[in-house]
Amino acid sequence: MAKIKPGKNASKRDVITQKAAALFKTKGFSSASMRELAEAVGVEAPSLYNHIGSKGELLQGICFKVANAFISYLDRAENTPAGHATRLEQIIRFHIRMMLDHFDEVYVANHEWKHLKEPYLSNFLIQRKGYEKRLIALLENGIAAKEFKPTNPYVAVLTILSAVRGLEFWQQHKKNISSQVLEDDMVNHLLKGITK
Amino acid sequence: MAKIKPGKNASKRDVITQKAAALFKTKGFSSASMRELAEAVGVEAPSLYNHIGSKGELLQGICFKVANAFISYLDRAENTPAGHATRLEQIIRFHIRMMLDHFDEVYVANHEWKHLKEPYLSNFLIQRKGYEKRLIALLENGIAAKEFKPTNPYVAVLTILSAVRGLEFWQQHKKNISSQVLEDDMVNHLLKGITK
DNA sequence: TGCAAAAACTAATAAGCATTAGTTTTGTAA
DNA sequence: TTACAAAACTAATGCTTATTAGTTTTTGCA
Repeated sequence: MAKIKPGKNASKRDVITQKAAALFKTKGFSSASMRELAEAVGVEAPSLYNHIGSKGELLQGICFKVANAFISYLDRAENTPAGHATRLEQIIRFHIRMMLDHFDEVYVANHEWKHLKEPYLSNFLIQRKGYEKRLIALLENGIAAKEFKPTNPYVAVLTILSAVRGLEFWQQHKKNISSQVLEDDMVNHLLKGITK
Repeated sequence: MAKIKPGKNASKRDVITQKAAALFKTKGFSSASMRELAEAVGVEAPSLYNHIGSKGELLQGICFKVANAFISYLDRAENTPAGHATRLEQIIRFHIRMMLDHFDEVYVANHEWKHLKEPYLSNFLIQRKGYEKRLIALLENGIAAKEFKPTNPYVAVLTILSAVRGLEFWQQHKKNISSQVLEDDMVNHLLKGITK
């Protein structure tokens, strides 16, 4: 008589979640099957249900863990005594490091959130929107303080977030360039441009 | 006795492809069913096969049409007499307009290519890689000509392509900002930065 | 008006999917 | 060693999928 799920063995559940992130990343949530996930974990598919509730629950766990990480950092950054430009730079650097250090999960949160079921889908989008708005406010304040050029803050935030997100294509070149050069060059590009 | 597929009625086939692009964009290739596509077209699912070969063929059509558009423009841009900075600016503007004017198809090509079947998958990736390499060469030449700062060309190309790609999130704000402001501000940001 | 082809339809096939039920094995603590 | 629970297993359920076969309707031209 199994089928009780204690809070004890967070370990195995975490292994499954990590493997799920890798699988969802390479095959996409819908194309990834529980059979494949089970094989990656080294178990038969039904055995997974001794540790998790459902396939969708795995996606929820991944998406909201990532969302919380970004929001938490922004909370801290907003209460830091620093100029707007400095704060923006710190945030950009955090995004870059998240992309490099937690690639699978961030990728899945960025790409597969649309397969979240309600009410998680709405919740996720609200959180995203809120995050975006706070960044736009930072840009607006920076423009008002004449630390940034008088550009459209929506466009600037979009440009920055998108550029950083694009690090998902970085995998291949990891060998050739150190992540420090990458981080510094991208920050400089986004803040100061590339033309002389 | 139907089931012959002439080259005549390109029209209906194109309608199906366009609806498929919209559907693949919102639901993802794997989650989008032929039943749903048929409903969008106003027909029963099996009837689609009088006009197309398979679901995968639709994806191929979309992905390679987009790839060809970008490659064709780059061919032309490379043979234009202009400085490297000017050429880069033109290319960025073309990317932005493609995102805005052919949103569904570009989105699908950007997100769902991984569901292409071999040999199309390899082919697509080779084309992408080749395109990227030519852009990197443009950056390298611009840096050598001292038109660009001495930055890592890989990082610069990644930043630019990713930023432009991020216009997929633009849909919502379309009303508030003209696409001309968007295009100009983003080009300025990517070329000259935002800090004063 | 009549004929042939194009394109729609219904019905069926075969495969894959997430998940549940019920049973057996494994690991641990008394 | 015994007992109990955690976690594995096999088998089965019910649903959805893309696609094919075979048939009927629609369309356009002579």
